Amino acid sequence: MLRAARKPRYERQPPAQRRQALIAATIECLKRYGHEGLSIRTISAQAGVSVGLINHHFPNKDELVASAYRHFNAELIAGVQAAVACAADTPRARMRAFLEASFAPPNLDAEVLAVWVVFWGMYRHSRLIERVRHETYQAYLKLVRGLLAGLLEGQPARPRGGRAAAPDLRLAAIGLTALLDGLWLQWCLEPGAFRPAEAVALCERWLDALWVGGAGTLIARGLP
Amino acid sequence: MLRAARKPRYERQPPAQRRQALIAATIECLKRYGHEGLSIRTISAQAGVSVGLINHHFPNKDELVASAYRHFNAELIAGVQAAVACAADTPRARMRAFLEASFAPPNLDAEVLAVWVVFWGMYRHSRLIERVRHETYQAYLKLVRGLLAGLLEGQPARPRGGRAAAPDLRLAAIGLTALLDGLWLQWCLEPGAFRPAEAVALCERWLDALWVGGAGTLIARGLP
DNA sequence: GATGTTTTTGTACGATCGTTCAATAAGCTT
DNA sequence: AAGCTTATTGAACGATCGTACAAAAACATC
Repeated sequence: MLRAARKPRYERQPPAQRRQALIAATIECLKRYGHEGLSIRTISAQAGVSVGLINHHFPNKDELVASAYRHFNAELIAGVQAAVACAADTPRARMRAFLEASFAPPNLDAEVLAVWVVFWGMYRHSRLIERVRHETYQAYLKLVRGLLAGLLEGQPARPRGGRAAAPDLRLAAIGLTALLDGLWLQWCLEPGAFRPAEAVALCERWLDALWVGGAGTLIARGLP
Repeated sequence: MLRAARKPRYERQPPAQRRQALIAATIECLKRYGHEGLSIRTISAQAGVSVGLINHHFPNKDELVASAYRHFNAELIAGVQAAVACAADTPRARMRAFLEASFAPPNLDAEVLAVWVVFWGMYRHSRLIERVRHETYQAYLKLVRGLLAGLLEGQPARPRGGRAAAPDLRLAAIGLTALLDGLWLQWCLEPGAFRPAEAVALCERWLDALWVGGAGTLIARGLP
């Protein structure tokens, strides 16, 4: 028997690292194949492991997907937060950096939309996914609110136009995220319709308009 | 042999009617079960027919889904268009009717979102679905543009603020649909975050702001 | 009532799904 | 080098998927 240097058939890896690799494979499959890529066999093939391994590191498919959801969101959020941190330390510059990061890769990508769509499609039928969706949404809203709050504080009440009501932070955040998400969604579905810079400009115009009779006056006007 | 009045085991129906029933069953299944409801067996059970019948009226599943997509979109569009037609014949009133119909049932419904999400999840992997998506999107954009155009014509150039640029119709339509879709999506995912009336008000404020340094000036400002 | 057309049924097929589990082997400890 | 732990494999299971197709039956026509 030759003592040839047999190369091992596979490499054992520490659980944390393997889990991370499986999560990455899950996201990659979602990007490429959408909902159809969300199968144990497709994912394990992408990760280069056998079908049985996934259930050794995750109790079931739902938990794997939920982990992928969390990781995917965390990475995107971290990306825009890094962009914000690099910006000049004025509320305006920070907001602009946030907007520009939102309308640039890796965020602005049809493949990213494909991933989100699959996650959205699951939230009503899996309590675990719904919880993750809620958590990530709150984190996102908090980020937007923080940027908006900075803008609101920095801007003093306008001396000119009489009693210009200060914009309502809650409604302003809702409107900005809506405009942001709507533009992002629209661009991913129909990339030719407008340029990312136009989306940023639309958002900034919307922010400017906050003080010209701010969104806060909505409430005071007496809604039903 | 008794000549008892045997009731027939099933009723034959004209193809057009049966097709319609199958489409309705498809949409109902999507509302209830999301992506998992999109199976031949689930749909045929919902419609009260056998599994084989679907392939007698539709060449394959994709065609059934595409037909359901078209029907679903046509019904929603028709709903808001009817609301617009009932409004007073001023651009402002028509736009308001459109917004209010957009933020009210049957449009504003988490089940409706569930249906859309499934359709969105398929557009990248089925050319047929992608075509339907593109068609329906164009129809929607045309509707929004028509309402916006009416608003733009009616409003003369503002005499006060110097050379107030007329808003750019293309960008305005993009922004309005984005704000609309974004708010709609946000409400469906988190119904407690704000009231439909607040969404309508946010859209109207956005429209007002068009003339206070309109979106058209974006281009003139020299974007990259 | 017999005949013909075509809607409808229900079984069958091959493929794929998520999960289980006994067997295997990699790599650290002794 | 032997032993131990456990990451990893891969076959197997039952369920469900979309589609095909021959048989059945409803209904119009003669």
